Amino acid sequence: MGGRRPLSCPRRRRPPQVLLSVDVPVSIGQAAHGPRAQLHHRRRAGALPCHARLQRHAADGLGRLRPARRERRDRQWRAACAMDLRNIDHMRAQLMALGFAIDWSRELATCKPDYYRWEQWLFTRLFEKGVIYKKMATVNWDPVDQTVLANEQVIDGRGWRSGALVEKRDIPMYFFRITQYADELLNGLDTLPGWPERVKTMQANWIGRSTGVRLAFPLAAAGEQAAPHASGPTSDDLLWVFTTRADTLMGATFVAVAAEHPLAARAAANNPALAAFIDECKQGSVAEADMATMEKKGMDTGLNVVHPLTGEDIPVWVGNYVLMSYGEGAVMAVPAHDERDFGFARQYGLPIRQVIDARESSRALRQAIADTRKNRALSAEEAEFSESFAEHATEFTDRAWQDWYASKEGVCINSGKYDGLGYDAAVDAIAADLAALGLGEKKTQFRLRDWGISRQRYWGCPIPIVHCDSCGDVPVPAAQLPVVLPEDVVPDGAGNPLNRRADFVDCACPKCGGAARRETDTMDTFVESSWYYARYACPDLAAGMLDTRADTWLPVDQYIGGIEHAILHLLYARFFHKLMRDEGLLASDEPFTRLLTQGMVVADTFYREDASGKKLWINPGDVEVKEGIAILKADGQPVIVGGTEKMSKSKNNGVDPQALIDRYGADTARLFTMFAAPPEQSLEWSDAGVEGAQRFLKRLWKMVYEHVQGGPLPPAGEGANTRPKQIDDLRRQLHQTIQKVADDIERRKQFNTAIAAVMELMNALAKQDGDDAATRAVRQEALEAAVALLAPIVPHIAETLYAELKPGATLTWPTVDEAALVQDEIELILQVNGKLRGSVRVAAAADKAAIEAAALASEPARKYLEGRPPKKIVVVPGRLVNIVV
RNA sequence: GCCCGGGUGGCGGAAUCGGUAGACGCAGCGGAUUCAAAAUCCGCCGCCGCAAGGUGUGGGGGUUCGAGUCCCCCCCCGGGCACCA
Repeated sequence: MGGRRPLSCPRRRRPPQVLLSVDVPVSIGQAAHGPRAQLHHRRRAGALPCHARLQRHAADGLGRLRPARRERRDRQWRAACAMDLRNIDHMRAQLMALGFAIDWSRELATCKPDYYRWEQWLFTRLFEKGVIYKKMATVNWDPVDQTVLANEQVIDGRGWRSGALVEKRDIPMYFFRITQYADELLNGLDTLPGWPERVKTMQANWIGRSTGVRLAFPLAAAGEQAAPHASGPTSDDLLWVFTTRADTLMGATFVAVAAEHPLAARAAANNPALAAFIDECKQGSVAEADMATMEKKGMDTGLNVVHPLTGEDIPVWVGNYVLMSYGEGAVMAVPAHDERDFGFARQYGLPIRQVIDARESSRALRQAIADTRKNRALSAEEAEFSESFAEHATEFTDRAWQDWYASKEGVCINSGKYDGLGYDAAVDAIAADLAALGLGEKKTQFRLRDWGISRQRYWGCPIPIVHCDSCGDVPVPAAQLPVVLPEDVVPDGAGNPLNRRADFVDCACPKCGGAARRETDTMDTFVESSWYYARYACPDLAAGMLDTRADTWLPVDQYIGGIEHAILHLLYARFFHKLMRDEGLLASDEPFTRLLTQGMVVADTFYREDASGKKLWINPGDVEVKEGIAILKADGQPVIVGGTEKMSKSKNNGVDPQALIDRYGADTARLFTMFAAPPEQSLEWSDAGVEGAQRFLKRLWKMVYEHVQGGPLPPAGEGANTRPKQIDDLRRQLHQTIQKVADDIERRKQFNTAIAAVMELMNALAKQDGDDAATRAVRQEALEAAVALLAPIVPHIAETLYAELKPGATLTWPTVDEAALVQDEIELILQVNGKLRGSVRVAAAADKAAIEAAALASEPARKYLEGRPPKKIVVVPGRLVNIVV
């Protein structure tokens, strides 16, 4: 777009760049309205030009535009990519109108084969290296529609369209071995000071590194178990668990396994009731949130295992709260010291054995108990539980117990030879004893699981694998890439339509040349968005994924994206960066040096109900609200007001900034959105206030023109010695403003306060109406600075006004004049007993004694002290003085 | 359920390191200008109170000379929870 000059250009090997994660919004199903940009994208974009000379534009076609949701039965998938590209066109036009300095030559669309072929190429390399592998994984299966459902499509355990009870089903899928990079992904967070703490915390918790003990419970020989393994003890006769609390092993009173655990299946073979229970557990969604909130249920398998240290028989239960995908799919249950185990044991009457003495535990625990007691009565369960351990004279509460559990304090009791040992000593001793028996070892465990990328819903990058009966799974050779996704597919709502495309499926095996079948699963669209930032370095490269330009540009200085991506997208992008590094494609370790996570934009929702009670969502742009009643502009009839929600196409509450731009211009629209709220917060969208932004720009415009009309300025420096005090005050405020705006924008990335500071400066300037030489000189200085400070936010108007103020000059960022900041007298707040009672003026250089004297002598102090002697005087330099009596 | 945020006037928000709560803007009220309106300009504007003053940052407790900010308990809202992306 050109025309904009850099504000400043520090010498660097390359200009800093900002990468804006622009999701092209979906307009499918909104044909009547045309494509509608979602406002938060523009808001995100608005934060950019202050840092950026070059911006890159992402058009993530496969990501946002997968028409797999509610619209799919109404629309053909034909030309889906063409539609993506139309949406991208609309978005591009809008971003251009807003005046961002975006380098459009780098634009790319991830739905195009020339992009995704390199993703396929990398896939084949990683597959050969073993970084990608195939295994069975559990998905949501809709038995009526015969299709895999996304978690989002499972509502209360039923398929969203068919209403059928969803089943868990195991299918083969391809996985990225992200767990191999778990340590590096975790440790790498410490090398990212430019990332928000909360995002790093979330990622660290997600990766969830924990050290503990992996140990085995041998199956008990007795009982009615089928014992199909007649050939003596094998690994099948050991039940492995992982625990971070091996010190509580002596308190394990049962073991719980997941419904999918092989042992559960073995026990169910001749136990119909158990088989039925396992079937029940296999119903419902695979989502962790559902697993964690459902009612805890279990059933005794009838099998026993032997406690590895005591030799005691303990029962094995199937628990619906045990996750097959985490750890060993089995847990040792220590009800005395684990909340879930405790609840489970109480429900089924299983024994509870305390093995940690809380009397020896921390003061924090005692404090927690006391605090709980003080603030609320103990629940019946808590009270009962604490009584059941009365013999140890210790009160337990859910909370106290949880704190203590996590803090790993206290010593072992009722644990034989381990009695009296603290956490570390007990774990060491128990791990050593288990190791001697060959039944356990210390182990580091991650919560992070490998990344399954197979999808069965057609719209995505094809997985470049050919299945051959004689050669197995064969990666497609580089020369045969890309495997192009057919776009003329008509869906019928059941399964993956690619399966029925002979022209796609049938192919020759790249190895033996025999007849083979192409993989019809496509990749998770997160894959596309995991490396697009790198492709911007060389979007035109036809001969490879990346070339040496990648290291010229990467890592990205500043990445901007929504907070909803804090974990998955950002973790996958970091992972992909390391994969590309290890392929020799680039040299850096991390993709994004600084990260700004945007809050979301929310807006009001409106709807009407049709005869069948179905809600028809109406766009806020078509609704007028008068005196609390919302009416549809088209027919003047009322509509129902829904809640305020995240902008989404399903609720049709996306706000198109185009109307705002058309009416007020791009500068006003930008100023308004930047002023509304800091970027990290979510923003409730409302047009109210946009006139204020325009009013301010008009004032600025008028002030500049009135000043310029006053004719040329007197020579610089004239009147400098005779400046009245208020002119000095104005200059001080001016330079304080320059300082603040720079800090707000560069360090705090907070634009609303930067704008407010310039507004304050303009308010002060407007009050200074003299036209003497000194006043005019300061006015010139202040207007120049104000215009330059606003240039990142309102580039068009700033450019014009600067040309008026300084014809022919290049807009330059103002510098702070330290001398102007100096004050000889300052005002301190005066408090008496911590309450505001007035203020006192002292010399800026005054020492503590002088300040105390001035404070005591002041009128308000005398009034409030009433002759009482001060007990203490607190002086905070430059701030306040507090007299305590 | 678990992890991460958040809760401040009628509204959006400010208060950056524990130091004047409510900057800046919107809305509202009063005034100037105008034949009138719009626009513009000036002033007022948390709540209670005539005032002095009191009170106030989701609720309760605590630490401190001083708490929106730190600690404990509770409530509510949002994001994420691996197939929405």
